Amino acid sequence: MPGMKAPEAARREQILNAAFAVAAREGLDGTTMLRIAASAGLSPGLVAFHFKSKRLLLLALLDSLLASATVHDISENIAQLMTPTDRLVALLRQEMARVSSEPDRIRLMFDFWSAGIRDTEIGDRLRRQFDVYRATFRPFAAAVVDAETERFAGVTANGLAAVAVSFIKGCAVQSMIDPVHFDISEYLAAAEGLMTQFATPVST
Amino acid sequence: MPGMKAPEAARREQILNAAFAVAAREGLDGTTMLRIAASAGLSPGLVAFHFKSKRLLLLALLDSLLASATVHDISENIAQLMTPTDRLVALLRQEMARVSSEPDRIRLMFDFWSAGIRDTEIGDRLRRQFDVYRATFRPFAAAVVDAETERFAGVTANGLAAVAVSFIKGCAVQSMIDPVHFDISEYLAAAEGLMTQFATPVST
DNA sequence: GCTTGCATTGAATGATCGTTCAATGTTATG
DNA sequence: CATAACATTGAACGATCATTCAATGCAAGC
Repeated sequence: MPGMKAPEAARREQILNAAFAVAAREGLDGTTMLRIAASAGLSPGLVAFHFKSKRLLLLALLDSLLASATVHDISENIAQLMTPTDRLVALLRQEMARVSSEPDRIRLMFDFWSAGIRDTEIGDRLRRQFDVYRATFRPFAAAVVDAETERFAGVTANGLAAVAVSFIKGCAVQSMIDPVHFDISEYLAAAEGLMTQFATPVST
Repeated sequence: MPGMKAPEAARREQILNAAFAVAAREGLDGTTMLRIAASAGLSPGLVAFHFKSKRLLLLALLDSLLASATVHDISENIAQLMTPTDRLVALLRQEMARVSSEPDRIRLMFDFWSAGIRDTEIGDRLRRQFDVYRATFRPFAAAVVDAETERFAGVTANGLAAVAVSFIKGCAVQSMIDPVHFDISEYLAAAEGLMTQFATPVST
């Protein structure tokens, strides 16, 4: 039964939601126009009508994925921590927790990482988001470096931020492929040990 | 012209080489039986004849990829370094250099990581290799932890090894997607700063 | 109520893929 | 040389895909 109109934006969002559902279930290359249409309860032709092509649909899906992934507000309890190192470690903890709490989203992001290697437009978007993500870490890293100039003599804020981001991404890889052996607390304890100066000899 | 026989093993290797070439050029889901056959200069039927199915061919490709990636012998100049920390840092440097010196191989590995999320057999092989890889880091991490028990009070050898591996994998992600912004020396300086106790106050 | 604009449908199209298989040529065995 | 075993070919098949499009129905303007 043709007809049954819906406002443009709502239809697009409905289709994108269906696309995400399919992509989460079947992976990115199992995400076909036919399956998306079936998942949305629409005809294949309509999906192609609202997004001009499959390619544009996937780019829109990536955009919506990145838009909801980049925000990751720094909660105020992090900002209130005392030392710069504590704040950076807390940020690491938050991001690791996020990575393992949204497996569907991260899995899909992973597929896009892989696709971004050969697809220029996907790669461009990912590079932009990588920059933004690292920029979020930068002030935290800078505070750490500034606080302990001796210990981090040859370390730049950019370098430390890059290391932190690489660590998070590595955790994402690990938690996606081998979630069973991915022990957040052990990872964090080791990372914290690397960041923290001398384990408090204050002791009991 | 049918006929023109070749020994079984050589044919399989020839086909696998062609498959790698195609996969490096087109990505994993652009790797089709037809393209592999064309790249090898063989008929499509023959490719299916030697590997029973595309799936088995790709699994064989993954095996050959992992076999040549796991070895990564620890060069003797690493073993001869003085402090445990120096050795671990040197190992990190070697692996980072390897990651960015074999982009084709790493890119393909990346595709398999992505595929391994949904494909059980691929995932199993990757998990096994992850274990092996982390195990290579373990003795180095253990030596570091043992050497400075105070500083790494709450840190286990496993945890430190896992952090090192995650860092490497994160570097792989970064170097694949954004090779331009991937500055090995800056990364390494920051990582070394994290590992090294107190920048030498010996000074000049 | 009629008409115009457009969202929607579902089938058709052409391309590509993995797999199969009868025919064909090669090598080894006797 | 004759024959058996088998590697190899290339075409064919069925499935699936993205895309297109004429037909259809809905809603708004008049």
